[in-house]
Amino acid sequence: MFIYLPCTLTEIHCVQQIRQTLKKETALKIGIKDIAKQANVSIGTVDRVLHNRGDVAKSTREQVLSIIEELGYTPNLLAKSLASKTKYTISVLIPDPESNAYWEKPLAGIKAAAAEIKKFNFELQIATFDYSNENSFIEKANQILGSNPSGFIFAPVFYESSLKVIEKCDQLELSYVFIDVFIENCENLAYFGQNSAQSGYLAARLMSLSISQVISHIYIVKPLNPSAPVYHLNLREKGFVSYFSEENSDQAILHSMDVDISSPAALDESLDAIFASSNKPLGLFVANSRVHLVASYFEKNKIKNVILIGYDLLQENIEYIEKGIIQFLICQKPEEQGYKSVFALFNHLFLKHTVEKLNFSPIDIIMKENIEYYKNFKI
Amino acid sequence: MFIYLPCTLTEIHCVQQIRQTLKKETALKIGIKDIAKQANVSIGTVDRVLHNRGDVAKSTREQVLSIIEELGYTPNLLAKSLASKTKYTISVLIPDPESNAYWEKPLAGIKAAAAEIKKFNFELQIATFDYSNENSFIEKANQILGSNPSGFIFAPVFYESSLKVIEKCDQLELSYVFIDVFIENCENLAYFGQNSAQSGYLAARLMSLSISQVISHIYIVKPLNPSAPVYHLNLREKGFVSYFSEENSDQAILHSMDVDISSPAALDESLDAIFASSNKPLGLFVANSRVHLVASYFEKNKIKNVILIGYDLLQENIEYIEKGIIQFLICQKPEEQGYKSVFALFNHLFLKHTVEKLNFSPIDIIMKENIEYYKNFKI
DNA sequence: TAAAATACCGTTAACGTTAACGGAAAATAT
DNA sequence: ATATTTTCCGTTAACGTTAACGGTATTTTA
Repeated sequence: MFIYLPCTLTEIHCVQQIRQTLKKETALKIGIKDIAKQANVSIGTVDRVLHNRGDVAKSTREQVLSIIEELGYTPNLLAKSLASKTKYTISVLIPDPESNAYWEKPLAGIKAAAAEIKKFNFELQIATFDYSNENSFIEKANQILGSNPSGFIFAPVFYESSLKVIEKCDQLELSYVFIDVFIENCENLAYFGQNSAQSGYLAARLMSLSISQVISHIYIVKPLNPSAPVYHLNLREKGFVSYFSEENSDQAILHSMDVDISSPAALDESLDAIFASSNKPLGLFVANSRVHLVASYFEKNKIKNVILIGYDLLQENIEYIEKGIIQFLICQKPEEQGYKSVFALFNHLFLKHTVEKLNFSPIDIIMKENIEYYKNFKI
Repeated sequence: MFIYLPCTLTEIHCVQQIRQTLKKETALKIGIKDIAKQANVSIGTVDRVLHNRGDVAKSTREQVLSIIEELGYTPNLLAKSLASKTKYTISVLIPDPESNAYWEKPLAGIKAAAAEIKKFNFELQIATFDYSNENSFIEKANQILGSNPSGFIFAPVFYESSLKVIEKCDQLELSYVFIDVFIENCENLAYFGQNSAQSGYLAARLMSLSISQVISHIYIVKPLNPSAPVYHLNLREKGFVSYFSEENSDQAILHSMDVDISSPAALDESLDAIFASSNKPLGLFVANSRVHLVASYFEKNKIKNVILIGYDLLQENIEYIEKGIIQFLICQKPEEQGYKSVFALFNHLFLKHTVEKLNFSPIDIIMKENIEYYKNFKI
């Protein structure tokens, strides 16, 4: 997907030149042999200057370099991988999908990317940690750092521990990519994730569109596990709130509500309280993928005509969208985030391309009418 | 993107077996040599059975085949492409992007895919035709069919002519892929495009959400070039209409309107007529990418509070979304359609994988709040 | 000034596959 | 019986690159 072998105009022109000068009909693509011949050296020397392996006189080095430039040489990656003995290992450290279903998606993307670059001598090493256990993160990270990988993809959900990991990476000159969570002022190769505040803002816009009454009570629900880190939740809430303070401030009265989902009954109680109050909600914004828990409550209690907006294409959420209980899901291509994280390292380590540092996923709006085409992950 | 080289458990197991039996430490991956050794034949024979090149006794053939099966041999695609002398040519025939800006997008995807598979000896041959000139389509198609390509991607926008092209393809046993437009009951390898009716249905849902008054006049605008084929337009209209007949039939009064955009003044006149009438519109659904023409009218005439929904991420449309004049754009990943069309042929011709025949793109909903992340095409 | 070290460069065997070439054995024809 | 096919298979030179190995000159050291 990201492997470009551009054939520039210059290149084409030079191929034609070479064809004429060398009088060889087979010289369709410039190879290491062509530049060796042109420079009056052997392919060994060319390879030495290409890889800075030393043992070549400054003058010949420059000569070869200029011919490489002139002919617009690009290496044949197939031959390169075939002949090369260097192996690349990409280590991955993300929350365990068993305990947090969301992470199945980035993982799927990571694996898909890995399958593609396997033929270029790239190998994956996947480790997971417990989302509600900072020590497991530290432990696994240390294991990985000790194994001397070529590149490292991780979700820096624990701030302090992550800083230490980052410091170690910098020391080891190990390229690392942040996924999902972003930490500022780092030497990370890239970040792939979402713009949480903006997605909250968008959710608010959709909410605003969907509620018709002039003044409505809208609840922001934040389902969380007390021992797990909160990162996107607050940003999403912030974005949601900022919409209504900027755009339609007289339309909505906002209420924010934390719900501990480690105990099953807690959610029910909280929601009971809301629906029993005099401030009856016309809209609920659930700031993460646990929106299906709220939807389940809606179904059980036959609540209708309340707009429900949440996050992510989990199987449970898909079902509630199709039933019409959830109106909108915001989804930010988690598979793609994983996929692209791997390719960022591939581009950097193998192709020596520069990679974009900050990469936000599109904010997909999913509703009953278009969910069909988002259900199945296909890169 | 679609190149999978799965390493099954069986495969891993067998590698370990081979390691033990052959006592070779280097036997990490089963190659043609390994199966030659195991079958007591030469690599030439193995290659002959692998490619059905004949000249091999039935008994040895079966022997080799069973060992291939047993060891779970998968060819090394890099070495294959390096050594192979067979070149693949994929011909493409689509409307000229110069006359129809939409087609820049599929073309971009096609080129991106081509760049990726260039290293596997795949070459692209791109031809375009005039959207309002059926003969140009026929002419170019015949040229392509005469050039004996390995695969053919085209937009069958002219029905009758396309049928003839398809017949010719079937005769030549040439694999062909439909892009954008679908013709039923064909032997096409695949189709990549959009579900037009569903996108219209979705647009109607968005319209319904956005208009607040109980009874509203809504206009369906179909900007078209009289000499050019109409395909998606009517389906989108159909979907749009069907929503309001199914879901909120008492909310909207629908009006349909064809506009000839070959003369610049025609649109103005038609819109003037609408806005001067007693049935003032509260929503306009423009069924193709020319929605920017309507938006321009809105801007010029300072029309506010009328919901405008259209199609596709053309630069002009992007600007009107950002200005808040267009509320929604429906977009169906045209780049991806082009990209995937090429890869369908790659999968079929090179990898010998089976490919899905019917492929609809997701229906992306784009509004001011999320357009930022859809602007730039990145596969 | 001879010996040792260094700087520089060419040669070559891989990597896994393709496909042309040729040759031995078996089958058929004369 | 020999001559001629036919069947079947092994050998080998590519494909473009990597990287180890070894070999000249040239410079440095003793």
